[in-house]
Amino acid sequence: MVNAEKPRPGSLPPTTLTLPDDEPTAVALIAAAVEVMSVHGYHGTSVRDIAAAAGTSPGILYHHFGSKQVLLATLLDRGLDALVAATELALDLAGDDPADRLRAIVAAHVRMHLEAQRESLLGNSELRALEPGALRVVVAKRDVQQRIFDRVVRDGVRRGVFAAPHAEDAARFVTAACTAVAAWYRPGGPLSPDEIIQRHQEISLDAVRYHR
Amino acid sequence: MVNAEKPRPGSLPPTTLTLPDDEPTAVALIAAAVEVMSVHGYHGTSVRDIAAAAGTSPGILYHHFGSKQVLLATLLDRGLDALVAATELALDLAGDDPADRLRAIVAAHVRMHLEAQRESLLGNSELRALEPGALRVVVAKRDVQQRIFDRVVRDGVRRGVFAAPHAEDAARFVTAACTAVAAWYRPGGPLSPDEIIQRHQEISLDAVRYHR
DNA sequence: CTCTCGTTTGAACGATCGTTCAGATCACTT
DNA sequence: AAGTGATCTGAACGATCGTTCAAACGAGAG
Repeated sequence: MVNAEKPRPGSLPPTTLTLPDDEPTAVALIAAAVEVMSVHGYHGTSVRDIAAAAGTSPGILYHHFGSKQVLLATLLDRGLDALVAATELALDLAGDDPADRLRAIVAAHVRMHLEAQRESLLGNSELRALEPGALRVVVAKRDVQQRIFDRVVRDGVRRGVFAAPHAEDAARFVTAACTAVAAWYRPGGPLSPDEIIQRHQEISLDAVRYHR
Repeated sequence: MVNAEKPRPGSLPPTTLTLPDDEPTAVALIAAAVEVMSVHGYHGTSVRDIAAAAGTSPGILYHHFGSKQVLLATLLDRGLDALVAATELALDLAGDDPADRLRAIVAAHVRMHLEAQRESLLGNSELRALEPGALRVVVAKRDVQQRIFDRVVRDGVRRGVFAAPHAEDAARFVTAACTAVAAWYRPGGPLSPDEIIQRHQEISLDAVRYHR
């Protein structure tokens, strides 16, 4: 059973929905939920659909998660954790050059949206199905991701490497376009994931007025 | 009652779902459906919710439309017709200069997504709720809109005004970012619609490497 | 083997879903 | 006034929804 409220020292608000990896059925349920919910949406997918896709019975969902709602919240929360972690790791590995730093986070962001395409689609269309408490947590993490882009673009502008007159707007423009790859990418299309990443890096640098 | 299949001379496939404007109840149902479906999604909204928001009874939906499904299809189809029409009109009014032409279609696209925000959100998240036939029609019209952007960017590149190395990718990058305004815009925010449009015009020109 | 406890099943519950339809109501012609 | 066809209502239908729960299962401890 997943902790909806992870106990923490002090009185900090909950920041994650934990899920031990040694619960194979819970993992299978999450994978199945991603599969079917990304096609039909949260309300368009029944608990029986999820259980059938996972090869189990409907009732078991209420043993591992408290409800269908908590399953969705857990799913989205973990997905955003992974996205933010990958982006921060890419930033750590990048050097000082603002162009390299923007290339790094664009690559991480786009790659995640290509590799976890269904999860990304869910995250972009089913936030509205979250109850207020879970929504707050997920939106806060999405804002963290947006602020990473804001900071990288603003730093580049401050150091005179980017010439975008409105750093925040350019950053949002870029993240929106990079997020959208999850909506149009089809495996087997004319561009490989690496080519898609490379082109998004170039266009993103153009969007912030990088002088090469 | 809306024609799901509009009869046409010859054997052309249906291209629109007609709706006479002198049916106030049908119009009210569509407006109500946009209102509630954009918040809770297609499957998260019941026919009773729509009827209540329109101030009528549930059964009347089946008199004006054949089903909840046809109501959604009509709604999305008309919305995309309006988007494409506005974009083509803007292009007709623009002059020859590729930069002016890109500014024109960006303005039309962004303005529509700001003014018809809820309709746009529905169109971007509930295509999956459409049955195959209606989906084909709507996706075809969305492709028309995308091709307008492709053509304007490619023309600019061909005439040496834009220097984007990959016109199609830049065009998709731009449309994705401009479509996303419907997802983050909040009336009363720091930027007015006109300011948002202006900044998207500038960043879009940067993204296609316009040399000013 | 027996006991235990976490895991899993599938039937069952009340609520709500999309849809239907017989009848009421309305605007307008004859 | 009487009739007519379009519009509208609200109860009702069977299906399916999220959720619960008693019972069965399975692996490890004594």
